[in-house]
Amino acid sequence: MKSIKSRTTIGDLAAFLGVTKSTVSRALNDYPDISETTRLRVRKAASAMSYRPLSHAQAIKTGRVRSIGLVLQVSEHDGHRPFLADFLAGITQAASEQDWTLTIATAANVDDAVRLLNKLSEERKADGFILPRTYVNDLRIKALREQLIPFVLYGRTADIAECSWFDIAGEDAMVDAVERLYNLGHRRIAFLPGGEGYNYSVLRHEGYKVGLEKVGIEYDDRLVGNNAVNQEQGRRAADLLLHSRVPPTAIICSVDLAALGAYEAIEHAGLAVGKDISIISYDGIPEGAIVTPSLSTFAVNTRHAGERLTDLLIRRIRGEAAQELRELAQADFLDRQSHGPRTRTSKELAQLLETKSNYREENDE
Amino acid sequence: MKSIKSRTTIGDLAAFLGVTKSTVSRALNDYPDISETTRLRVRKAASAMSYRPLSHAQAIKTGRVRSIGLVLQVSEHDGHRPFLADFLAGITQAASEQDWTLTIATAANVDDAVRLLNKLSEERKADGFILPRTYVNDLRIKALREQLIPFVLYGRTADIAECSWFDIAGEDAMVDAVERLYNLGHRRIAFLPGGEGYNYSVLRHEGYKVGLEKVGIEYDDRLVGNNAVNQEQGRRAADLLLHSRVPPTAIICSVDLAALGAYEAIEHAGLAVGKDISIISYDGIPEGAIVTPSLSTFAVNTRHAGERLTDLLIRRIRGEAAQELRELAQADFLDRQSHGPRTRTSKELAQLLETKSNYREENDE
DNA sequence: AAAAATACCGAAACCGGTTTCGGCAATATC
DNA sequence: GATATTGCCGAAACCGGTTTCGGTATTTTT
Repeated sequence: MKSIKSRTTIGDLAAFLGVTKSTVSRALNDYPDISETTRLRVRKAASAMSYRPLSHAQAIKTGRVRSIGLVLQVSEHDGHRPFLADFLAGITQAASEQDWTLTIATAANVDDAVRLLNKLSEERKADGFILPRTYVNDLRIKALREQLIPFVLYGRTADIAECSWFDIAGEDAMVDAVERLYNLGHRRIAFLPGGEGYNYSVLRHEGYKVGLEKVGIEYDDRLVGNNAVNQEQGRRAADLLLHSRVPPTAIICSVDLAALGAYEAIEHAGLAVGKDISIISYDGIPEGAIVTPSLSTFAVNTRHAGERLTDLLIRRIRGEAAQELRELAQADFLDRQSHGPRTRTSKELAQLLETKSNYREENDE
Repeated sequence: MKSIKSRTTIGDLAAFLGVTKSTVSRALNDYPDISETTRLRVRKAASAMSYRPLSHAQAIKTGRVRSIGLVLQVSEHDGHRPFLADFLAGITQAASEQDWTLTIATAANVDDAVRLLNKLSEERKADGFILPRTYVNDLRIKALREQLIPFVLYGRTADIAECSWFDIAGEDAMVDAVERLYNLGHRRIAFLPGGEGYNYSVLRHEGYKVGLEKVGIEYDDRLVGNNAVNQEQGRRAADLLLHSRVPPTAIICSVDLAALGAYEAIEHAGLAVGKDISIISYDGIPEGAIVTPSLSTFAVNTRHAGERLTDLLIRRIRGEAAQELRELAQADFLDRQSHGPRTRTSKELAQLLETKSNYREENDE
């Protein structure tokens, strides 16, 4: 497999045209000191001989490989997995428009991610990185900042100084969710936070609080469930809320998968999602469309996120100031069947649950 | 962003050690003509000064960038999307074990894919490619073969000469499915083919035929539905089968998403999946676990596929013969709730459907 | 018409590695 | 003891581009 076909080099092209390599290079790179006629002549010959410069040969002098890096953490909870294809499509499309490519690696955890980021940038497999799923306190950011490696965050973080980022305003979505439920008559609205340590989780929790304040409901710790990022955790967290003294008539979930878990808890309690208890969630995973009732949720346009992140990163690498490269977008509410008017008060729910629970204790295992 | 921190070059290292660059290079690359003592001395100094060679600087002489390429087609049907994360994890893990990376791009269609494959290999962004989702007649293969670019197929193809590949034996799964259904009493077993033009589709269809032959059922065109690769197509194809003169008591689907569509058709006809009509499918998408009844299907270990493909490709690039680099694995049957003993004959089903259909015509829209 | 500026391109250095070639010293062979 | 071999490493070429520097011919300025 050694003779991958002898490619035409810049030397071949120069020899054919009777000029020097430097002329060819400058002609192809639009240097101002090349006449229009020779520029065209070179261009034509280049495409005729199907010449294309080796990216790594260019990189050795320019220092740029024209590749953006992405390190995915696969072991963590999988809420965003369904979006991966869209995310990659967004990134690669935006990248290829500027003739860049995407280099990806997968890590098992944060330390591994930091290690890979360092390695990839030291070997110069990428000129900069997109950091998905930011933490409140993000070691990856620290590492890249120290090494002066360009990066852009998908999400925000506690210490945002000198960072460029793109994010969806999950906090606004949560405010909206509270208001919608309030307008449907709900007064006891619970909240299931997302993954601990993640910045989005803090923001959505904040949004929940702001929403309550806006509609004039006092924040109540007992209505905030445990962190839940997958179905099992969602089920357990919702179960606890349901069997508290004053159960909620609506639950806002930070993550769709947790909402699907809440479905289980509610159904297992003999109640109906969307009738007895309303649910509004966030993410927009495809499963939300096929479950019954379909899940009311705030959907994220992940492909668009990928596109914007890529554009921001390339501009960052080209030297624009990090402070100028920040964008915030909104999630789209999918108005489906898992939420509706309040049908019962919290007290009625509690009694109903008591009855059903006793019934179950007699007949269950 | 220009001063990405002045890295230590091989020259720095050589100067520090009082040897030449060539000695350093050979020491780090385990050349036999370097004494053990200097090899260790160089190694130690290298890690002390945290020296890491620039991959593109190496590439210029070696001709290898140590990167494998993957061009994804995102516009096509999404059956394999959920697996993408696993697939990438498998590839990148196997790649990083050998100190390689993954470069990916996304294409809108086959022609675009061919264009990207050519471009990526001409710019030498990748040393070889993994081609996912092979077609019976695959233009990508043709192009890469002509250019003598190393590649490995995920799947097989009509003209398999000089190709190395990894695949799951979907045909064996289909044989197994037929036998399982036959043993449960089913005699009219329908089949929904997958995407037209894809090689897996032909193989699974072939397997269906072989299965029928094994249990002694004659192949019947009328039991083969239209190609279906998503929910909507699955619904329509199943609907047609159900309302034929002699409806099947079981349906084998080439693709899970089509099976979910068949669920809709069956339920809409007033029948119960797993009781009135059995379904066995193929893929193992996560939705299959949450639908009711849960989907009996043959699951593919996509992560493992990624690992194997990567290993094969790297060996191919290093010069091993394509014929030696071929592997076939088996899918795992997930024995769930969507199939069971035959409860009705085809005739009974037909009558039942007739009744319900009349009833619906009166009450529906 | 002489001087200065401009347009254009060649020569050569350079980027950071790898690899070939050759030389010297130490060891092995006869 | 002379020669051949081996072990080890330096010198320099090389990979395929980019970029700096400088020079010539032409045009503009005075």
